[in-house]
Amino acid sequence: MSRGKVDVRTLNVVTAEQTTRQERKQRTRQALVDAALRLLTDRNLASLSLREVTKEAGIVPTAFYRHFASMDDLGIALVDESMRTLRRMVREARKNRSSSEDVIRSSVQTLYSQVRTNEDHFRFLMRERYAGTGRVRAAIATELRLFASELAVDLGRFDEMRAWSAEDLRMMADLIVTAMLGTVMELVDVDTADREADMEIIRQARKRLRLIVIGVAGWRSEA
Amino acid sequence: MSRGKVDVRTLNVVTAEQTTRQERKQRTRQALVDAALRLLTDRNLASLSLREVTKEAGIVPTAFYRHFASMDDLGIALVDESMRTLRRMVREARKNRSSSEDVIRSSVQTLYSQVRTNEDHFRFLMRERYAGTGRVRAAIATELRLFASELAVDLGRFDEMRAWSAEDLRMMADLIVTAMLGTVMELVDVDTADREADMEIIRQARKRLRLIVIGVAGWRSEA
DNA sequence: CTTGATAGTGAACAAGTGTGCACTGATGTG
DNA sequence: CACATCAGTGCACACTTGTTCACTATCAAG
Repeated sequence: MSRGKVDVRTLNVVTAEQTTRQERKQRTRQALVDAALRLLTDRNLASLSLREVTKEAGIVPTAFYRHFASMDDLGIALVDESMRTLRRMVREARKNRSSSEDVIRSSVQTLYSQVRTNEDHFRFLMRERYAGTGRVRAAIATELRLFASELAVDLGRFDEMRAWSAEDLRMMADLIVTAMLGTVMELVDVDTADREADMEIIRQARKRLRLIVIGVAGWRSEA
Repeated sequence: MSRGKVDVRTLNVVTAEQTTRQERKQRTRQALVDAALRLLTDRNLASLSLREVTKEAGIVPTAFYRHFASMDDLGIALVDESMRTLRRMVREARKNRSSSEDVIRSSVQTLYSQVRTNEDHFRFLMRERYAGTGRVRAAIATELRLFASELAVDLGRFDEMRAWSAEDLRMMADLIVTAMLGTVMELVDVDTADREADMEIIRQARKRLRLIVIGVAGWRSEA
């Protein structure tokens, strides 16, 4: 699960054979990202110091600047990486959906397993979405908006919603994203070992989604 | 609007006549709280230093300990104060509701005006709800859970929902709280001067609430 | 009027911070 | 093979941080 601190220096020495310079640079860059993510488990990006990150990654503080201009830049990189796993999750959900007829059930299931295997990424996004400063917060906001747009397009492909207006699709997408992010936060908050609590959260998540579907349908037939 | 830095020392000297010792202690304690809130406009509690707060409040760093044992304690105090204005808002909403028949419209309106007049408190709650560390985060979570319970009781008093189960009421309350907090975050994010954007957010908030009402009603008639 | 309590002061401390600079040694290139 | 590139080093600097301690000046109570 890639937990645990691994010094890049030793790592780069051991696997030194047949690795280009670019590859190794990329590797320690990744080591910085991973180190940060590890330290951010129960802290804030703002309260994370450059020196801590480099120490955890196993390089000297000044070497940080070979990869990022500032901690803010590291933050942006973290947003990128985290959003990538979010997108991977959606692809996964699309795949699983086709093999099941209960879209809600299968989607929540993929959400659950993806969150549990990439807790760091999801936790980071949720935390910094509101707590983040300046560029990081802005980046997350932009990405999530984009993400909701994509979901809206996805929704429009369902037979039941083919005739919906763009605005209605968008509202539904926003509601779903918000609801899902809420679920993510609950999952990330809870102790990983407690399967019982997990199942309750999943149950609630399904309920919320069904409620949104019913609500939007009713809303439209009303108008 | 109580913006702006006011040195407590000068304040206490000027109004020194006829003030008990306790009163003055309370006053500088409040000065610390206010100073923190001011500094937290675009930052994190975790990234806020004791020295900054005392400087902004106009006292010497070590005097901080006469009022709080740690920055964490200050955080708890901030949660208390912020939750108090949240509750004040609900009372206000209850009052306005009785004079209007459109509950949703009047509630959103009170939410809006309360958020705009107490931005600091709401912003703090939203930020630290997820970003907060340890006790502060826990305190907010507890308070919000309690808050949702109260709302559930409130909802049960409506004629249409008198027969609902506690669980259904609770789910609806949770949904409303989540939706409202989302709206709060959007309001706090946006530039205060932009009335146009404000109105759009309010419109969306009403829409979301109506959708929840429709959804829950449909959900229940389905079961 | 005296005296004990205490809110606020100011100097000091060790520890941690971001960043500048000259360096080294392996790597890719002409 | 010689040489330039550059990821990573190590020392240095000036600052900021939380907390200690002995202190002062004022208020409340005897």
